[in-house]
Amino acid sequence: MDMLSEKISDSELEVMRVLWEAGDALPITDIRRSLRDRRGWEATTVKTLVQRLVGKGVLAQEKRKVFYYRPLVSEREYSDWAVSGLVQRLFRGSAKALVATLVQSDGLSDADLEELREMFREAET
Amino acid sequence: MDMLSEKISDSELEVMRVLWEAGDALPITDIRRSLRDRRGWEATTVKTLVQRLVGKGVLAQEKRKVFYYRPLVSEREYSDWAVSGLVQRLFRGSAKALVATLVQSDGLSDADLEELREMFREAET
DNA sequence: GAATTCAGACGACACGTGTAGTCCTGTCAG
DNA sequence: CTGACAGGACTACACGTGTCGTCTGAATTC
Repeated sequence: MDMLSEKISDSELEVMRVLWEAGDALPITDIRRSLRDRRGWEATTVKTLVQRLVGKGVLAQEKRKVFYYRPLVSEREYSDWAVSGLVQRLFRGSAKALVATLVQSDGLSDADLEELREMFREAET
Repeated sequence: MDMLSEKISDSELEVMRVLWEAGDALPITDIRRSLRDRRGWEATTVKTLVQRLVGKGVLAQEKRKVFYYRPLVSEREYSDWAVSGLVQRLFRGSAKALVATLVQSDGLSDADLEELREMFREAET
């Protein structure tokens, strides 16, 4: 299920986010409206991004009266992929090193730390 | 200390890595040798990357007989910056969500989990 | 039925990135 | 001293990305 041979760029990611949040296929109009509001993008800009995503195989185009677009990659799949890429590039494959960085660079609140401890306890198989 | 307004690209990162590992300023020859071995890059390719890094302000050029190059950004600073960027883009600012992803997507071995638990205990202020 | 609007196709253009070549010049080996 | 080799400056070029425009035809509005 690695439809992720091709990267999703930052702007393209915004488009995906709209679709992921919607949780359902959307016509271009809806995507445009969202992104006009959020980012001030022109209609054609959005269309281009959508096209590129279709080209990359991460969006499906469904033909109805107008095209509807549906993500072929879930946010979860994408995050996993992106994180593991980062781990490879920056931490030589050590996910542990990544977490260590986070813990030490106080990107985490005390509340976060507590919840994470909880999480680890549960992950205890 | 955010000299990181400009991104470091993947290839450029390889150059930084060489310098970071060396722990000291290096002449171009040494950087070239490393990267020829590791990546098979031509001398000019390496020079271009180094130039771009100097342009981005993350490498300093020190004039001796030949130029020596020294990182102006530590690996640590860069990792922190990159991780927090990822957290923003993919996890809406929640570092916790990132860790959760890692834990749940078994990118972590049991040994890793154990060490992380340890780490959290220590981080308990 | 004419005018407005919007989807869809296609094109555009500047900037970043990956990767490398050429040319000049100084230095080191004979 | 002369030739080889390496450093440094400049150039190149294709591809990805961010952003948008035009044109055409269908649909919707009056």
